[in-house]
Amino acid sequence: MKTLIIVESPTKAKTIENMLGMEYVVRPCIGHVRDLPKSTMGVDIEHDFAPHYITIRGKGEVIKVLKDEAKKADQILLASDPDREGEAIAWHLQQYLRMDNEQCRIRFNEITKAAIKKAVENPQPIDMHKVEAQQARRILDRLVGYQISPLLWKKVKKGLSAGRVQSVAVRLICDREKEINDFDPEEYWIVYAILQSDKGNLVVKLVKIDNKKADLPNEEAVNQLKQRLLNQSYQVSSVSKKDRVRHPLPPFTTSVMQQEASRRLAMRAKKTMQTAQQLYEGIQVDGVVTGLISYMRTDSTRVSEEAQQQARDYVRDRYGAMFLPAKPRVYSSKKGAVQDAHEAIRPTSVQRTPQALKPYLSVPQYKLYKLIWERFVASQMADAIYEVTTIEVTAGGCLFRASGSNVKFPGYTQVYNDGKIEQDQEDLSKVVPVHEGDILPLLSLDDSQHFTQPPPRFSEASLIKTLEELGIGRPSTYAPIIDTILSRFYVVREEKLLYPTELGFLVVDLMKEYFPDIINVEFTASMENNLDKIEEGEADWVQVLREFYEPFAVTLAHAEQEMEKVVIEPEVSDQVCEKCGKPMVYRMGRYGRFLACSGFPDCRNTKAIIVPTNVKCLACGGDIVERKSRSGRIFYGCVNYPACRYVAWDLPIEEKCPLCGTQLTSKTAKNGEKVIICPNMDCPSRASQKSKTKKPAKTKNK
DNA sequence: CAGTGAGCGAGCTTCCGCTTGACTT
Repeated sequence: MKTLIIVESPTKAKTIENMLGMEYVVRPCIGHVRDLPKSTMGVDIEHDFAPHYITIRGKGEVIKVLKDEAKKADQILLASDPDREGEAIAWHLQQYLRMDNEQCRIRFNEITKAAIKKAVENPQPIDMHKVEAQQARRILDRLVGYQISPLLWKKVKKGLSAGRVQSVAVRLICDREKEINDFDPEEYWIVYAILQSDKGNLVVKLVKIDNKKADLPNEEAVNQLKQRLLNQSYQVSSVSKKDRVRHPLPPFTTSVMQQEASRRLAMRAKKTMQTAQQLYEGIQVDGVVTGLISYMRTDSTRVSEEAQQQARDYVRDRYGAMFLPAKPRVYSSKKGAVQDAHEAIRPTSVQRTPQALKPYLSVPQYKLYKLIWERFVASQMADAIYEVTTIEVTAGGCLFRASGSNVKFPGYTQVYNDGKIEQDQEDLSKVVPVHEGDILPLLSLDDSQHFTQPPPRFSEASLIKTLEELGIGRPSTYAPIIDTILSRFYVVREEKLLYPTELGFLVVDLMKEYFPDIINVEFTASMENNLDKIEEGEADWVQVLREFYEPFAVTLAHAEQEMEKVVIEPEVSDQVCEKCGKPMVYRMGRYGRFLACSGFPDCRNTKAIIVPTNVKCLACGGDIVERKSRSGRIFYGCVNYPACRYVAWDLPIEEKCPLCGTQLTSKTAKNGEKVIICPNMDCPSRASQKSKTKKPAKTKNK
């Protein structure tokens, strides 16, 4: 008797195969195996939205393996993830492999021997309601994306796209930009009183004037107030101490991991996911490949009891019982959108400390692993307790206040510092020991002018956070969404922030006018509502699609009719075509902006955009210019290329390397310091750098 | 991971979500 079990991920397949006996073969399907075709709509709208599925191009080898193993097996069990997409994957496999066993579906939420054995012994039928919900979602996205996009090609510009998720993402960025532009900064002033005490100066902030919230809109108001406050007596009206408890944060979901990796490690979402994938697939540790973290695409903070116990044991052994809460912490997911197929992101063994693994990991792997490990261990630790001291001082009908907190018990912060600790310590220094009733001499009144700030622009991380809160997108798509809106040039990234382009504004405005429902942030939530009903068997998937599509078809026809063709006038550059003398204009190509002759198609002259730098090439005296490599990375070269072949990754400075004579470059290190580097890879200064950083890491390996 | 670098481009595009490699675009 031989049983074939199909799971989604190859890593998972290996793990499970090792847990089961010889009579089981476990193979991966690597995600979906069938989908709507790429080149056509693939939905028969006239006939109840019947989908036309084909096997996904490029999946041939995977599918062949599954087919062969299926032939050899006496029983096939489908163990794709226990969520909506997973159910659909199971159904497609069942269809494709022409399986005849009704009870073919097994589900488990954690990869432990017990959970898998139990599931294997209890196969169930495929949940067709779930499959239908997925199908409705898939078809809706196809109808929207594949009908609005071509409209944009016709009316605006070829190659554009629109969709339920990406269009809302761009909208958020455009709306925020508008908010920033329309923002009216309001002036306000802050007043501090510096008081003398025998234990040092006490700085208190003005909070109330005549029992009302202090509101000082201009300098005049401040000066008036200062007149009133100068010759008053400053009396400490209260000193209170209160304990404040801070709970640890739950272990990582995908989106929170991306946010934290961005904030603390300056890692982009894509890089974070690549690195997490490496940790998940496994690293060679003493000749054995070991998966170091649980699955990295999850929306759940759930943790298996086994892992929870491990963490508790570790905390007790390593930090003592004081640091262990009486009961294990359970993190429940409040939001309805959570599909909970996977656990939270956590180390596969807390015994593998970041320090112990350091010799086996690359720098980003180590940093990310450390973040995941610490977040998880801390999530099972005791609360931190702070003592908050608040001092209130009254003078001339005004109330001043200073407060600071002191760590009484570090609890989980011993392991995971959530970034608020330093702030607390700083605040504490302001609080000097004084007593209620003390009258303190006034040293000075300080004031400072401030303006209210507009909301910040979105970063990758904050956009992902917002999308997740709105229930838009899934763990597997957060990072790719950013790529999509960047590659359409709807937005650009500068430093860490996302700025809308004119094209982004244009498309969002058109969408708002002609497809207000689709580009509404609530659209996905209402769709999810309907999908839930389909899953519960309370709604029919065809009916749900019909109710969506009938009005949508009208909207679409109206847009086809009414939308004006947008003529995008290309931006004229200050350069002149050397072939025909006409001005050059900026155009957008497959790989970004470039300069083209405005005489196109009569003159087909094009050239790359060259950004000047103000630095001279020391080899030939030409200007150093900024260019982009094929992969999009910025580098610096001499304008006289190819005659002069000087190139560097970092901005050159006008100084030569004392060792090899190559023009040096300057780079800002992570700590903000400027570092001078010789771009010549063969320069001895490079070799000494390498031996300093590389070799010790390797010798640690023994 | 570490090495990586100057084209092309202006007609056949596009959705979302599941999963890894491929070096095709």
